[in-house]
Amino acid sequence: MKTTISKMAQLANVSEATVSRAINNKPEISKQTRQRILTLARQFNYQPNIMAKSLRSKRTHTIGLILADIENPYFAALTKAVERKAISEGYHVLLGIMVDDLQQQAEYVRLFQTGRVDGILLTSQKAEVNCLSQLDHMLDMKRRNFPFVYLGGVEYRDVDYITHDNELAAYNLISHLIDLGHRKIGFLHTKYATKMRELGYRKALADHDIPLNDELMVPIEVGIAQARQATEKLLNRPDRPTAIVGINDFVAFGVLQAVREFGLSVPQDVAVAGFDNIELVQSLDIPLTTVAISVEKMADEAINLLLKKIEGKKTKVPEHITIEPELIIRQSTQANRKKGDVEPEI
Amino acid sequence: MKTTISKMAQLANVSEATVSRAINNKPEISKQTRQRILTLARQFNYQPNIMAKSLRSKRTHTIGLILADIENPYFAALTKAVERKAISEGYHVLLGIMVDDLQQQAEYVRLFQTGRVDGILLTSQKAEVNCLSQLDHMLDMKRRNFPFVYLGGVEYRDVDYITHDNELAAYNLISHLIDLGHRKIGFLHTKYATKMRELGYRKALADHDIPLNDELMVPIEVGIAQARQATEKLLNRPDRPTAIVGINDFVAFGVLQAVREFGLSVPQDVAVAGFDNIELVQSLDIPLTTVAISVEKMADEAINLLLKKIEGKKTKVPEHITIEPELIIRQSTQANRKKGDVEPEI
DNA sequence: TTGTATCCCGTAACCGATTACGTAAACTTA
DNA sequence: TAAGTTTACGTAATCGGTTACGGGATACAA
Repeated sequence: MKTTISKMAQLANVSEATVSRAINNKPEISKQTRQRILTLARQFNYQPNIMAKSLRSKRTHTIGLILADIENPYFAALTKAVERKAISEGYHVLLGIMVDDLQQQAEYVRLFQTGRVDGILLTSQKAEVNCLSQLDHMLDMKRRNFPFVYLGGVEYRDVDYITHDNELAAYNLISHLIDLGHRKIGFLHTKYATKMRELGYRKALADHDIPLNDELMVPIEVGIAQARQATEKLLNRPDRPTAIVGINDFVAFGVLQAVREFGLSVPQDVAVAGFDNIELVQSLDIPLTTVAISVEKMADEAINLLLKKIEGKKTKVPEHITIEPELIIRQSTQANRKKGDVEPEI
Repeated sequence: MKTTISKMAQLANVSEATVSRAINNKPEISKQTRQRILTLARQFNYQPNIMAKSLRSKRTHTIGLILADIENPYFAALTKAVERKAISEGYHVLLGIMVDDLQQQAEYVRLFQTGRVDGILLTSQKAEVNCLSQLDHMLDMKRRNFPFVYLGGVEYRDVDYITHDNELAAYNLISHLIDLGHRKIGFLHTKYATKMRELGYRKALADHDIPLNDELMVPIEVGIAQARQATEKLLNRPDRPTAIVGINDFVAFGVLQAVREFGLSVPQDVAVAGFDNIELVQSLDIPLTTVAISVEKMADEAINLLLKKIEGKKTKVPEHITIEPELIIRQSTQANRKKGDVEPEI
């Protein structure tokens, strides 16, 4: 038989209210009584029933995390960071993983709103394909005043979101390559998402007076195999690029492989870089240059903002927080001079 | 104002009990009344409060998933499979991610048992380092009759678990290599975990009358860099192995890199293989031979068993379910004959 | 001495559902 | 037609907590 508050009350010879006060650190109780009750609680392993607690107090101390794709290491890392931060704030994480489409996202939003969670963290990836539908759920939550924060690459003016400066990230990365002397820079990107990274690419070229060559910007499906294929095509061009950037580290990894299969060396013949700084690319024989965005910072900001909304301190205007990107230069763009590698030709 | 059951009762001009009967498909209600209530429910977007429901019925329809390391792609895939299966059975997944030690696992077990979840799925990895402590939590849950299932590589006789036949997996993989003519097979493994794979390695050699060479079994920390280092040492031996197996695909990936850095080719000079069949290794320029264990099957079996226990149909004796491994032969051990590659010397 | 503020605690309503039990009406059966 | 059964629904208890409210005891000020 589980120890309930009424049994505790009996044991301590006080009312249930007093037990509640002792457990929850309320001030209206004497030191001695609290100590006595806490000791008994430990002794009888009393754990207040969360459901009863939530029912009355209307707080579940749980947040919902809706993910697009947990098998993407970036999201896995984000999930971990979110869970850590949540626990440290006394919250739990209820998981929702979308597999196919946005229909599911709507379903999760509905399921989570039945008193199961205090707020929702929405992560998106494929969503941009059909952003109106996604925006719908969010506006719906906004209408019923349900706390949520969007974590994503696309900025929706009307809702609170945390994002990283994708444009600046790309700008910095491309500028780095230009500084190294590259003029023909391939860019494997996705058609719908990550528009901001594309903007950064364009802006960096423009700022350095390099004419844009549309054919170096190749839209692909995200994937190592697709990246390899696209890279091969790029390398077969007469004006072969001297640098190729993937829209994320996986794509960049595919590029890296393809370049070497082609018989060229990295970074001497072709520099390679990506985005996200997933663990894998640090451990490659040629570590990848990439742009990191701290998932810890994102998780921190996201949960801070969400808790602020949950606790009712919601700002009138949607809050938009941007995490600064961090360019991480590794061997795949800049050969290690100690080993006496050749400087990239200018 | 949210629609509650009492408001619904008012609207439909019936008692709350009748509303409950309509919503939950109970038989003691006439067809017409049910229809009328369901229509109203849709109209007023009535969503029963989960907390109230759980408080009374003592079922949260949530399971807790305690993970060792979500950044490992294998566990990410497992998490996804578990979530999918849970949703399809009408359950949600509450996430717990351990970072450091088993202290946290105990903490999660405690937190989750306060009426938050109906049962727990325990996944483990580093646990084997200190299995007694982990076993402690499990025996504790067993004592208080709390439903849980262990998903892991180590078999604990006393608790229900789902595992894959690690010994057979290794046995099949090593046998495959032996069949290809390999006699000197390196094995990069971890000191504590995956004893079963080590057993499979030994057994396969013994069954083929190949003497065991201790020096080919190298204990390492799991990681790409560590794998590269260990591989280099193996390749520098006078009796260089003709095949090297990593304890998981990440390690195998490190091996693959190191072998090629060393100037040898895969699989002609050195065959390489791993375990887990993570997505990455399928997309390499030289796809890796590996042993897959279906995370979907694991998730299915685990949740089926867990739900059986939750629903009280618990078997007297601990149930042990083993998922069969599947050897996936790819180019890293067997060169594609179409391309006219050389057969490995026998 | 009396009034009042403070401290500590108990009483009971309440959160929103489920469910055991009771019962009137309709329907069977002898 | 009387008695028993079934059907459909209402009443009220209940799950295990939180919290608004009230009141007794003590301390302190007037």
